[in-house]
Amino acid sequence: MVNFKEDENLEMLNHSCAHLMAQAVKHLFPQAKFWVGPVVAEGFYYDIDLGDEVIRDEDIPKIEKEMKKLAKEGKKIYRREVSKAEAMEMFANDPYKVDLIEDLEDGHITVYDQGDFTDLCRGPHVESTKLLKNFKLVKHSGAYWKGDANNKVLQRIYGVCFPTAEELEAHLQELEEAKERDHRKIGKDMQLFMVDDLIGRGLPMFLPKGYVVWQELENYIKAKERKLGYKHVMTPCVGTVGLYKTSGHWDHYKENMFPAMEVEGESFVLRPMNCPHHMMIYANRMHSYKDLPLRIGEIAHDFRFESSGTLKGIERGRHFCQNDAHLFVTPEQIKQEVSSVVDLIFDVYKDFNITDYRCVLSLRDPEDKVKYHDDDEMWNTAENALREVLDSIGIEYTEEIGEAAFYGPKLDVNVKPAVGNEITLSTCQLDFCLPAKFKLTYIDKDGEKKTPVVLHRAILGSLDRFMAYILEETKGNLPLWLAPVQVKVLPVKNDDEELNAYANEIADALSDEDVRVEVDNRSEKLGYRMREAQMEKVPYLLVLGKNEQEEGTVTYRIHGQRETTTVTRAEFTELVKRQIANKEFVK
RNA sequence: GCUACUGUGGCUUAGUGGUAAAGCACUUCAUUGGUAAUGAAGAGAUCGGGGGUCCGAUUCCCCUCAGUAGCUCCA
Repeated sequence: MVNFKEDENLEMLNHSCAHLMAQAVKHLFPQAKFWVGPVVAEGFYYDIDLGDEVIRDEDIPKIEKEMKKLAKEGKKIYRREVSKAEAMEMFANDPYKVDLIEDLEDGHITVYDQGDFTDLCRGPHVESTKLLKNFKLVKHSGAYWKGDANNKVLQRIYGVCFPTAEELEAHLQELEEAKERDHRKIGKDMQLFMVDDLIGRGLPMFLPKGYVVWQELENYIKAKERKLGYKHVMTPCVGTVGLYKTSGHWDHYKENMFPAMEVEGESFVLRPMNCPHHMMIYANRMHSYKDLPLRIGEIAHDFRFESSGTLKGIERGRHFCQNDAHLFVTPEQIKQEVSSVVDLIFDVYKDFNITDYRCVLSLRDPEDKVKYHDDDEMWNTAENALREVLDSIGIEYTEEIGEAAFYGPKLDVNVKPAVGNEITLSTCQLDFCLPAKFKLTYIDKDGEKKTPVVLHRAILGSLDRFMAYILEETKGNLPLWLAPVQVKVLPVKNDDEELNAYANEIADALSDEDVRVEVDNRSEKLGYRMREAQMEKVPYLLVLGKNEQEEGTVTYRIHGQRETTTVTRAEFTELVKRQIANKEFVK
């Protein structure tokens, strides 16, 4: 997928196209006032105040038409430098531009003219609107001014622009294909999960085939963790409000929690995170420095009250299962343990062939006293410690302010799903805060009580979200070890008793080796059953007829391929077992 | 939550101011087929829910629920 911000020419073209769109909108809606029109990774947008009017679907073609007309006229685009005072005068009756100009430095202000339209802009732009022919307005929506829900909703229109019609066409094609890769569509088609109004929004349910994938992920990551010395626990997904008051969630995270329930005079909440439970497990007994690091892991059910507008299949639900763990460490062990977590993340990504990700060091916003635990010294210590470790391991990352957890900074590994915004897959958080709140201690070598440091980490993030991502990356063609049905056996004829017996024998033998196998001997033609198996994305299709039965062989066909291969039963079993064990993508 | 759009049998969709159409799936019968759809018959929806306008609404209006896209990548 093209990133419009990574190509200078494309960026200039799209930025210019944003102006062209603004000009067209101004012609059709003379009352329009403009906020900002930047180039973003997916193209460009412009935020516009239309007073009481809103952009409707049917307005989009009209705006496009006006843009086409303007582009055809081919007005030259001129750059002008103006003083701050001049700029203020020019845009005096445009409060949005005034808001922008106020923050600009005198002597560095430029405006661009094209025909009857002038906009405040740093540029650069293409020399003429004539070059802006191959564009498309792709979507529109409301967007709060400055992203604050208390502000007015502006009308945002998104578009893309390319040098040639062919490139535009190819891009639009790609957008269409991305919709086909959407895990919600794949999940429905493959019968992996479902949602139902009566169950509740944001509460997906895994169907038998989807749960197979889910369980494989669970077994996979638990095995990895066991090897690294993690101990797994099981804790309830409800806790008292008092627990969350102690942890600070009640003060800093209440907005994202389901409201409390009163039972016999006590208040309980569905838990949004598992840290408090794991803290209490640590506090269950005295610890020596010799116990550390102590790694407590859990595939834990959590509930978060996500805004209805942000729900998205199994990628973001109100219930999900975190691949969570809390590592209780001494300060000296921080580096070693963070490094080990980072290694695990990339080890796992290698198994799933995940290569397109971005690391972010998420820091607090020191101005935001509501969202974050208020202790400057603690934050400085934690942020510097995490930054130092990341630098010493040598991973590349960008820093983002205001993205930290309320209790500490974190390393997030983000990926881009088929549709929509970047999501966080893995996370490793450094916490000096909660251990103190829970008064956790260990006895150090010198006999003194000390407070451990906690690393919160999730490798697969939530199993649900991870599954969503893998489905989109593979378009539902899961690697053999994850496929809900790994082998489908198709006897050529279904009323031949001997042949059926042979098919069942082979299926049973594979099943004994823990291969997930199904026999399809319905009274349908082979072509029909073959087609269905292909659409189900079953990796191996075994066709058995007289020839195979007499020779004790099987003929297989790999999903999505035409050619067939005949091998002995033993050879096939070995092949499948090897590919499952090695987590191979069948090709 | 906010803005816009959408909501028709299990799924994908057509359609209309006079109570609804098709394909797939499902059931039954026939067909026993060598690698992406065998044929026929049958059953299945009060058109998301509630209210209103109208002689009459799935179709128009209002409310509500749900789904989809987007909601700080500064001129």
